[in-house]
Amino acid sequence: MMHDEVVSRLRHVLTEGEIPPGARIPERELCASFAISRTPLREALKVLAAEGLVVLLPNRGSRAAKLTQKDVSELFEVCEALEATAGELACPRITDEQLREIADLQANMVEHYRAQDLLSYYRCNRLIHEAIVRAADNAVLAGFYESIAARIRRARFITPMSPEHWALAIREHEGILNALQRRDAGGLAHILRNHLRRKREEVVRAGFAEGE
Amino acid sequence: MMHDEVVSRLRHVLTEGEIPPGARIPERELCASFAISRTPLREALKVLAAEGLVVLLPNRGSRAAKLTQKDVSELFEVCEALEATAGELACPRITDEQLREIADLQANMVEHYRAQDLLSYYRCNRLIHEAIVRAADNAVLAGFYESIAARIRRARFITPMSPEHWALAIREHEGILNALQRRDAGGLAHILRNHLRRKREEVVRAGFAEGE
DNA sequence: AGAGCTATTTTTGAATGCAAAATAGGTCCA
DNA sequence: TGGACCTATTTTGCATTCAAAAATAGCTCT
Repeated sequence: MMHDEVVSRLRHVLTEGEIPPGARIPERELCASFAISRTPLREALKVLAAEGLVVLLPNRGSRAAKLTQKDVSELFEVCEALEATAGELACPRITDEQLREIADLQANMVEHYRAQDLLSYYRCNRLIHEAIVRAADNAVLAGFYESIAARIRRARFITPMSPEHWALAIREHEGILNALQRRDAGGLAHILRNHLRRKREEVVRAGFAEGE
Repeated sequence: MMHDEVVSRLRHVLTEGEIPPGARIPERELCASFAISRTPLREALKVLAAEGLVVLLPNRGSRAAKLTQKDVSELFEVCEALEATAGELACPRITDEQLREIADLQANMVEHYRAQDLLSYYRCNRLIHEAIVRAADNAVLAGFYESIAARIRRARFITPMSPEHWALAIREHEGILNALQRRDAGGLAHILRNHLRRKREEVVRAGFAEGE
């Protein structure tokens, strides 16, 4: 198995659930489940520790990182900056193909909203944000975004939304698509910033934090 | 030796010179010079590869990463966003102590400018930018900034400056300090963005790129 | 019975060993 | 002479092993 594959499989295990934040990372079991020895697994652990997904306790193993309130704030602050920048850069660079893709996702997302299907809604939502970042055509930005997104995914996509917030989010997304279509970089950055700021406030207000 | 220490020593070797971009990383020699075995060194290599400082060629070893023109553009684009964000966040958060520190660094920097001592100038310059990021009090932002700064350092602080650019940079830095003192977040973000954009144009124009 | 101490097991971090891949070197033939 | 092919050496990636640290269990003594 390729090194990067171990990293992404481990990242998946940590972000999409099977090991909750704060839990001990069972080196032994993971080695068995990935059918590799401890050496490559430990290499992946160090990489994810550098990313902030794992905390290494010297001589006492590694645990899935927990997000504190401060972590959530910091991650959202940076995420805001990155998404706004992505929007600005995407406006002059986005292709018609990519624009169509986002419009389709948006239509889909509205369908899911009508059906009150939160999970599918979030999936579309996430794909739209990722598509905008991709359209910015900046690999460094995309890498940072991916890293941040992995860490706040839980907080971002698990915090429940009030009906009003949901309706507002939908309107904001219409504004996002509109600004992209008009290639209004400044406007898009502004909307994205507000969109994320609102989400942060919502998450912080919900008191989302995984402990100390 | 601690794991993090190996990573930062290796990062130092890669950024402050002894292994030029594109060069093969001599695993053996580094093991000897750090007095460790290959296992911890390879862990550090993977971490730095994830950061973009090292490229791993499967079955063919690792090399110090080279910056292409595209890399330089991307790094500056993100650096711009991060520094502007740092400035915005720093305005309401910076302490008087930190403000004094930056004012001192600024005075120092102007001295070095007067003496036309480029190296000392760059050192102060770097310390000022780092101090602003620190004042933003956001560890995630600081981590990303450090990672970008490490990759771009050569391009940023080695590209020669024309007398006009240097004079302009000094004026811009006066504006930066002024905006900080007035706690003018929007103004500071604006100045920082322009400051970095100018630097990027300068570096790109100088054709700084380390190859493919 | 329970607190505290020691012995044993388990776990961690790093060195070593090993098989596979890549590289270098040399030989043979056109 | 030049180039294709084959072998020897080095290098790489990973599994294994080993020593030290931590956790656990089993004592002793009050």
